[in-house]
Amino acid sequence: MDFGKSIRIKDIAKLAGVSVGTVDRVLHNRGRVSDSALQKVTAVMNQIEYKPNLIARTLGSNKNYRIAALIPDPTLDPYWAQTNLGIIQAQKEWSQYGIIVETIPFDLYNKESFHRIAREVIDDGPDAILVAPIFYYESVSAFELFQLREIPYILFNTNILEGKPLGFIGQNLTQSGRVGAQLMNLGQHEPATFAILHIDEDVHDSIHLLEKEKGFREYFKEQQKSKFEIVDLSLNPHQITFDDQMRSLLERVDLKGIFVSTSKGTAVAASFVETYGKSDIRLIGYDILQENLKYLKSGTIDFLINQNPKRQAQLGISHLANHLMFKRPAPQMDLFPLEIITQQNVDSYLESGIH
Amino acid sequence: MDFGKSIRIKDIAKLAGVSVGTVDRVLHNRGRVSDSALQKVTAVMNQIEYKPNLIARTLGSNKNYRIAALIPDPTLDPYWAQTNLGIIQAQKEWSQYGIIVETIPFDLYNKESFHRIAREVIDDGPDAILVAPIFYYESVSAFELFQLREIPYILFNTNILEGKPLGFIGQNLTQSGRVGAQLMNLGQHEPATFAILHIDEDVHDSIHLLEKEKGFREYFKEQQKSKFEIVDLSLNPHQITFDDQMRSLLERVDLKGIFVSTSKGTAVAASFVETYGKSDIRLIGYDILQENLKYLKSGTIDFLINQNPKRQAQLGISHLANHLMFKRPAPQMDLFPLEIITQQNVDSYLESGIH
DNA sequence: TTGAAAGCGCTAACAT
DNA sequence: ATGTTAGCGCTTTCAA
Repeated sequence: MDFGKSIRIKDIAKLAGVSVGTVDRVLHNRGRVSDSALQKVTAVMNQIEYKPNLIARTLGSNKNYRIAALIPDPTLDPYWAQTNLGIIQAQKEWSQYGIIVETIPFDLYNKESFHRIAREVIDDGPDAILVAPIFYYESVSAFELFQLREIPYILFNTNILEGKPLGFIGQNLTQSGRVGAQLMNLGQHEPATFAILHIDEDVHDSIHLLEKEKGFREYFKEQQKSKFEIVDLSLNPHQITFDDQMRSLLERVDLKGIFVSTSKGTAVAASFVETYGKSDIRLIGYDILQENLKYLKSGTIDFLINQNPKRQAQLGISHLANHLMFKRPAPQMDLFPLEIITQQNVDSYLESGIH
Repeated sequence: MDFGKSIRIKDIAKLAGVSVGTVDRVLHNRGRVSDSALQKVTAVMNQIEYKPNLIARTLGSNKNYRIAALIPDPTLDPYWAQTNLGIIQAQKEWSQYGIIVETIPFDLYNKESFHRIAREVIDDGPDAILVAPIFYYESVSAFELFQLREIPYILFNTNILEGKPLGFIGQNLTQSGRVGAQLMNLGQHEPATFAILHIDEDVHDSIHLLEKEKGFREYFKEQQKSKFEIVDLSLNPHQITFDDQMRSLLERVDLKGIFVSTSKGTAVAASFVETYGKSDIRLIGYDILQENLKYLKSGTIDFLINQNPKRQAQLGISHLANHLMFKRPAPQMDLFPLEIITQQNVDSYLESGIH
């Protein structure tokens, strides 16, 4: 490649016949530059390939940025606890660059709480916001405020098309459902019934769940195996009838598999499958939570699709930090791989440090 | 956390009643410090928690490091081509920090070439080395030279316990075989025969292959399903009999699955399976190579286990760069997750930018 | 053995 | 509108 020392602002200044101050001004278009000066500098810039020394930039502009992370209370939910781990990790990673990350928890089951907390965050005036927009309407109205205050923000976990975030981090949920379906279908040669279970303690997630279901159905439709039947049970574990429904479902002799669309629901379903001793039923669910891990290791859960909440959060902070410090554009859409977790590869994930 | 500006060398100097130069000398024990000065500084150091500003350190010392990457010629093999992509990416990533990365290719099929190239690298005197130690004895002797010259090095892809590298990056191969076995076993209820295929055009890889095989066998042994039989065929595609052997293998009616231990072999096996129209045989292999991708999408290949050569290399450079610039210790063992790739999730991997 | 001071490349305040 | 200059925190050279 190109050896020889890399180009500095000073070099550009010399080549363009102006001062470093001027070059700096055009580089960051801070205005106050004459047309002629601008011409000269841009001319040089087009000739050469200038890559700013980010180390020097960081040191020189001795700034401190604050990033707020708006997420459901991590102490009340294992999924969001993982998310928070990612934020803490990012916090450590970026602290040496003078970036302070603060988690602002809201109540997962309470829209009002989100509304209130969002306003508090804005009043606190962070330099950027990472937000899990669980509640649709409340989120949209929060976005408006962010934009009014010109606070850049990134969405993760749930995508909402309203508003102008820097980007979104998450997964393709329809495709996620298709992955579930493929894993379900594998090696199933006899006529069979599969159940889709939305055990949505997390009411808010309904859009999520439906997209996964859509992908799941799509896949089977494409397979054109008419002998397959899908049973769709939307269950709420708080209903009195929940146990009965599960029992009658599990008693069906043709039931060959269950696809659960939520991470917490996965463990719930697994406990029923174990209780009724139907360990030959293929069970597919979401995420490497402590509870699920147990059933995965015992063989009750066959596959988990990993949504990687920890890294989603970590990357969200990372994108914002890069945006603030280095003016690097965040990717508009950062879709995570749909990781397939099994009894045999789960440890390799847990140990790999990516988690 | 701790707000309030962090402590600088200047602060320590003031507290200890010495100059920054002296503090710097004790910090890096460069000698030339009187006992009394040393006492004073260490006293202060024990009181406070000093965390050096790495950004400033990097800028101040203004060093340029060179890292050499010793890998098989990427133009001759798609797997190593991926590796090289990772090196190129790392190269870009770190060039702005004054780190120069250079790929030094050797001949994958020629031990002498490795021996020769390794010596050339040493004479060139890089500041650190990333090496894929394909050939056992040649590697061990190269390690000795690295250590003699005190050049830090990191191993990847293949682990060799001799020598004192900063660390190793790769996968748990036995476990990898177990993952293959589990995927093979899934939903196989009837008596069945599975074949393990070592299509080892890459002769050197034999230890690799055997470890994978070991894991694969282990898993089935644990399942205690006596009705399963494993056929182990070590095939060499250059033998005249290769076609015949494949044909007779594929003609077995009880053959339900093939596990291929190499990435290139995977595509070879897939082409045979397609040719003989045995698409109901479960085929499991390695890596998202262009060739394999085709068969994965068409459904001939059911699963790929991803060794992630690109990221292995990228991370290797990254660890070395961190070691050189920031004195950050590289992890002694960085085992990658055993990623399971299917027709339905492969795009999510390809698009995710991790690749 | 020490301290002072000149960088590293960039930013930003301050004169012109 | 432009150039000059003083930092940012640390390293490293050079006198003393």
